[in-house]
Amino acid sequence: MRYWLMKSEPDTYSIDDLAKASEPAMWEGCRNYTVRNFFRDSMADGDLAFFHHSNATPSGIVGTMRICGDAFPDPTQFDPNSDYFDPKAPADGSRWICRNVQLIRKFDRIIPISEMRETPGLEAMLLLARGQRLSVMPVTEAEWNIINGLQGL
DNA sequence: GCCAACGTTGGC
DNA sequence: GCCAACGTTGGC
Repeated sequence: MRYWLMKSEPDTYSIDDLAKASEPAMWEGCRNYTVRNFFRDSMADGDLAFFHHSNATPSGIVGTMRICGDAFPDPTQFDPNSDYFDPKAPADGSRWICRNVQLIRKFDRIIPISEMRETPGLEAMLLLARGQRLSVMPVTEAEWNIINGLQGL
């Protein structure tokens, strides 16, 4: 069992959008090779993930999700009408991968980045590292537990 | 809206 | 396969 953090800009896709979506929902549009490799090689059915709102006021963690099923080719890479269309994507779909997710719950409140920075035990969080831009990244079990604890405060 | 930091692209 | 230029991310 692994833990993850997955970013989305709420103007594009928020946790409320996920709550309204039919499940499982596709986490589509990742166009970064490190994230592709995480999706393909490291994530597993049943892994847990934080939903993080980026480019928000404030930015922070807003809930939890479960990864459902296996990795599969991201269909938006083949859709000329999609923002995520990739004209150079090989037909076998191996270039861009996505995952299905299911909302576990929306937190009662957002956990802002500023609060995570001040929380003992979260000093090494990848999310808080300078220049860190991955939209999907691993979280340790300890970090997972600390943040779930903050949520109830 | 700024801009630092990083990822990607493509010429060579 | 180097690396400069460019594009993007995302906190602030």
